[in-house]
Amino acid sequence: MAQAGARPWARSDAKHQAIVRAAREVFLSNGYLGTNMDLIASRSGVSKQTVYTHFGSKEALFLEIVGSMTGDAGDRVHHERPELGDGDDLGAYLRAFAERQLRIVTEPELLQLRRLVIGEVGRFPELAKVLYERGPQRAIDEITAMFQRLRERGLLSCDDPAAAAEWFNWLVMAAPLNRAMMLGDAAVPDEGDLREHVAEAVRIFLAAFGPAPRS
Amino acid sequence: MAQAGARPWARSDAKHQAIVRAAREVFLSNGYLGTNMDLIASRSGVSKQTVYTHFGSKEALFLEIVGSMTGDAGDRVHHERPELGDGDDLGAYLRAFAERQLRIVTEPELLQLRRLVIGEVGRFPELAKVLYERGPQRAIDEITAMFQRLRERGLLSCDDPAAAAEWFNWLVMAAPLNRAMMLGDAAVPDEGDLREHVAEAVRIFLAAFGPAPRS
DNA sequence: GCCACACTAGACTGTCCAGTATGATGTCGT
DNA sequence: ACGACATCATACTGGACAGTCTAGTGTGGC
Repeated sequence: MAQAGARPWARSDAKHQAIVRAAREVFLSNGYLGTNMDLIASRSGVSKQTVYTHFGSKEALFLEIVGSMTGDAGDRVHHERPELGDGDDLGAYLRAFAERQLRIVTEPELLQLRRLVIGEVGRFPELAKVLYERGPQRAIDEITAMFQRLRERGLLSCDDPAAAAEWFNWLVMAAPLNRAMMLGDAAVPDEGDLREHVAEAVRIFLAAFGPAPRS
Repeated sequence: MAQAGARPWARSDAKHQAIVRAAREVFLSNGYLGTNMDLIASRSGVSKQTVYTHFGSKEALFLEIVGSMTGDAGDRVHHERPELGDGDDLGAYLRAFAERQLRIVTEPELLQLRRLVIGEVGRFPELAKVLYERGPQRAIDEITAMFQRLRERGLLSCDDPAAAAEWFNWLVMAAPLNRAMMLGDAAVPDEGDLREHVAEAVRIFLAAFGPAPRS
């Protein structure tokens, strides 16, 4: 988006990062309209003019920040995953996967990003689409690939792995995520609750899609 | 919250309603900070002063609007529900219930209310708590009561009807709701997709909690 | 030594907006 | 007819804030 050709900013990279960090904090806690560029400047220990030299406008800075955060978050979830070994337990494998995803998605910073983007759907619809694609959709795609392999090995009985992946994803995520969206970060389950929740989600999923013939 | 004692506003009730209607529209489409009191005044065909006579401040008006909308929405979902007859099909009964809930929750106005409140969690945390209680929590409580009766009749096998109710609720709601939150109202399933979605949600639920003994 | 450039502090412009003030008009009950 | 009150149009106050401007400082390369 920004003028990518001319950036002989070798020296200024530290300032650039400082602005990004400060903008992240301020936008996340105050929202787009509630954010004040003077505050970002002072929080990053930089003059206001420098902020405007690096990012042309409040809107450009906002888009940059949110865009990069959604990318980073997606990358952190996406990750080398072991294949299910021949003797391994399917339930345990799914639980480990789901616990990892859920732990990342319920990090306070990501929850707040989600709230921010949802609140700005009216003003920045593209942003929310990108967050959906790099968040839930990407997770579902990955689960789909995993389910395809499991199905070939006869460990899952589903006609449509993509649909099964979506059910799995929301079985795991929906309750904690929706509670946290509205009740605040304090409503995020602790490690024990998280494991219980995931275990039950996997049980339900396997009751409907497990290797036994479907009813 | 408002000074409830003195309101000899018989004459002014129409204006009061006009303000409420206009404020609803404007807050829903522009957000709290993006909303301008002059616009509300002109949209309701009322002078700005009158707005301030009826509602003391922007914040008070906002709280009133959002509070009343969450109440109304809850009431519309809560509703006389037939008991399951002795010869009736459990799946069909659950599907009818779920379709009704999902149709209401995915109305554009309610989706937008949800986005608004989520975006303002930082500024108005109480509002979001109230919306959660009168929305998802109230639905879950109702489903819990229903499941208790079903369990007594041997039609459901679950140790904890409240937990089962939460799973049921999110099986039905999660995918459409989360897609709609970020992808916009156009992503809401049409009537055909909605029925398919609900049918599959109920199938999954009954595979895990149906009358057959649990695995 | 000098140019180019990243940066700084702070003043300034223009605009938007919540909330108030003013002074007049209509309408009800008595 | 009169007083109480809801309402009106409009102007105003005070503060916030995006974005620009100015004038100057430090620092690297040549």
